[in-house]
Amino acid sequence: MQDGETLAEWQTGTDEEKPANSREKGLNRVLHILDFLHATQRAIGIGELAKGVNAPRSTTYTLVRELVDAGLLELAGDGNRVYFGKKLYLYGMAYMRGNDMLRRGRQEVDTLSHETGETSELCMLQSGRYTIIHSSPGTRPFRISSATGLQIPLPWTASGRLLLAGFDRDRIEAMVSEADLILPDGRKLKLDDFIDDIGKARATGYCVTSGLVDAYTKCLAAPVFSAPGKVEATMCLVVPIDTSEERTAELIALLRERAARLSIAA
Amino acid sequence: MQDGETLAEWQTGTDEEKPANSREKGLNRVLHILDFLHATQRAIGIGELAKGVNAPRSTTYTLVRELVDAGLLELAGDGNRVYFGKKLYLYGMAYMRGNDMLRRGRQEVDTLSHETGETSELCMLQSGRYTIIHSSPGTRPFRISSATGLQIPLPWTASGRLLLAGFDRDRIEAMVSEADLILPDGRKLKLDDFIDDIGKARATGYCVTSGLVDAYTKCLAAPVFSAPGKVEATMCLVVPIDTSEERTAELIALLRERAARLSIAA
DNA sequence: GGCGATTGTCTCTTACAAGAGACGCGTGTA
DNA sequence: TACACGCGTCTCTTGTAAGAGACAATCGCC
Repeated sequence: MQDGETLAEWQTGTDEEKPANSREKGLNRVLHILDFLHATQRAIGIGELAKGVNAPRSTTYTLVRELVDAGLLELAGDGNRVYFGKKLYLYGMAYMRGNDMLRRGRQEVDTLSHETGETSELCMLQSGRYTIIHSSPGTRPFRISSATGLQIPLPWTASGRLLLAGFDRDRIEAMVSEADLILPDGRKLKLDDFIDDIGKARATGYCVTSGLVDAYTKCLAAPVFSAPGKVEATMCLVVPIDTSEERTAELIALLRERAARLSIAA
Repeated sequence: MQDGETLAEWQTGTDEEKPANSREKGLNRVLHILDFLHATQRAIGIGELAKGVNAPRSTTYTLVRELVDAGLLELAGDGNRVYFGKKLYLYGMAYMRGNDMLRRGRQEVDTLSHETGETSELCMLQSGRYTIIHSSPGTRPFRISSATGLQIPLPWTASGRLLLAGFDRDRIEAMVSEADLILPDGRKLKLDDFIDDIGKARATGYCVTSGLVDAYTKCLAAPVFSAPGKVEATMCLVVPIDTSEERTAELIALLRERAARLSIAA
C-alpha cells in the first residue's frame, strides 16, 4: 500500500468482486478500520481515517465513537486522533495465553536470538500472507528492519517456502499475486521456480534464501508442525549474507532442533 | 458473572436502559461476543456462544463466520469451537508498541518481581473497572491467582483507591456498584469509607490494603501519572499479610520510585 | 431402533443502520 | 474581510442486514 492509495483500492486486487460502492455493513467498515490502523501503525485523524478506508465521514464518526466507547480504539494525544485501544491488547494477551505454540514459540525465539546473537523470528500465515508474529532483534550493530505484524510477500522469504509446503499448486497461485513475485530490487521470480523451491524446502525440512529482501542478509528457516505434515509456523534466523558455510550449518541445525521441539505430536 | 447468567443479563446492571430485546446492531453483537470470550477465557461452541450473548443462533453463525474470515476469531480444536484469532494478537502487539507507558510498565513490573521475589502487577482503569494489564508471578510457593485482563471490583484493591484519585464523588459512585462494595468474604464496605481511602491514598502517594481480596495477602500500590494529577496506572506488589513493617516500608519505597520513573512529565 | 437435543444452512420479512448532505465552528492564508 | 478548508454534529431516507423459523443431518442416550 503506497502513496494516496486507499485500503479499499488496495484490497480489491485480492478481494472478490464487490458490487461497487454500495452501502457497506458496519462490521465490515470496522474490520477495514482496524486493518487500516494496523497498516499505518500510528494514531490517525478521523477524517483521514474515513478517506483511508473509503467510508463516508458521518459513518466513520459514528463507528469510531462506538469503538472508542467499547475500548477497542482509544483517542490519542490531542484528542482527535485514534488508535488501537487497551481492550485489543487484552484480547491479544488472551489469545496468547490460550495458544501454547505461540507462547512457547516466543520463548524459543527470544532464547535463540540471545544465544546466537542473530535476529530471530516466529512467522505464520495470516489471511494468506506471510506475517512476523514475534521477533527478537539480535545483537548485531546493523538492525534488520522487522516489526511484529509486518506482512511481506511470501516469495521474498525462506519461511514463505516452508509455510506453503503441503498446499497444492492452485492454492499457491491464489495466494501469490504477480506483484509478490517482484523482489524489492526489481528482479522477478518465476512462479514455477518458487513452487519448485517449496517442494525442495518440504523435502529437506529447512530453507535458506540469500539476498532476496535485501542484498546483505540471508534467511534461514525451519518448519514448526501442528500435525504431521501441517506447517503451522516457522522459526527463522536473519544473518549477514557472508556468514560462513560452517556457521550457517550450525545455525540451521540449532534452528531445526528448536523448531522440532516446538512442534506438537498431537 | 456466574452460573447460567448470560452476559447480557450481567451487563444490564451497569448499562443504560436499552429498549428491551429489540433488534441489535451487528457491531454490538460482535462486541458482546468478544467480551464474552474474554470472560470465558477458552474456546466455546457457537451454540453456547449464542446463548451466552443472548443472540439468535442464525445471527451468531453469520457473525462468527465473518469474524473468522477476518481473522479476529479462530476455529479451535475440533472445529466447532471458536476463540480469539491471530489478528487480535497482532492488534494487541501494535497497541503495546505504540504505547510507551505500557511497554516500559511491563518491563518495570517484570524486573520488580524478579528483584523482590513478590508478585507484581501493572493495573489500569478499563471501561470503569480495575484491570490487571500485566502481572509477573514472583517466586513464592503459593501462587496468587491473577491473570492479565482479569477485572476486579475497584474497592477490593489498593490500586483501585489510587486509580480513582482525582475523580469527584459522582463519578466514583457511578463506577462502583453496590455489589462491588461486598468483599469476597461477605464483609461490606461503606462507600464513604472507600471515598475517604481514596482521598488518603491521593495525599500520601501510595496505598496499602490488607486482607481484602483474601485473608492471606496485602496489596501495596503506587500511582503512575500520565500528567500532573492524572493517575494513568498503578504498579502494585502482592505480599503475604505477615510481611514485616520494615520490609513493607522498603517495598513501598522501591515501588514508589519505580512508579515515579514510569510517570511522564509531559 | 426411537427420541430429544444440537448443529449448520437457508429463506424471507421488516426494523433500522448506513449514508448523503446540510450546518456551524474554528483556522489558516491571500 | 473574505474565502477555502477540515472538523464535529444532526436529520432524514432507503437499501439491507438482523432475526424468526423451517429443515436436514448428526449425536448421544435409554
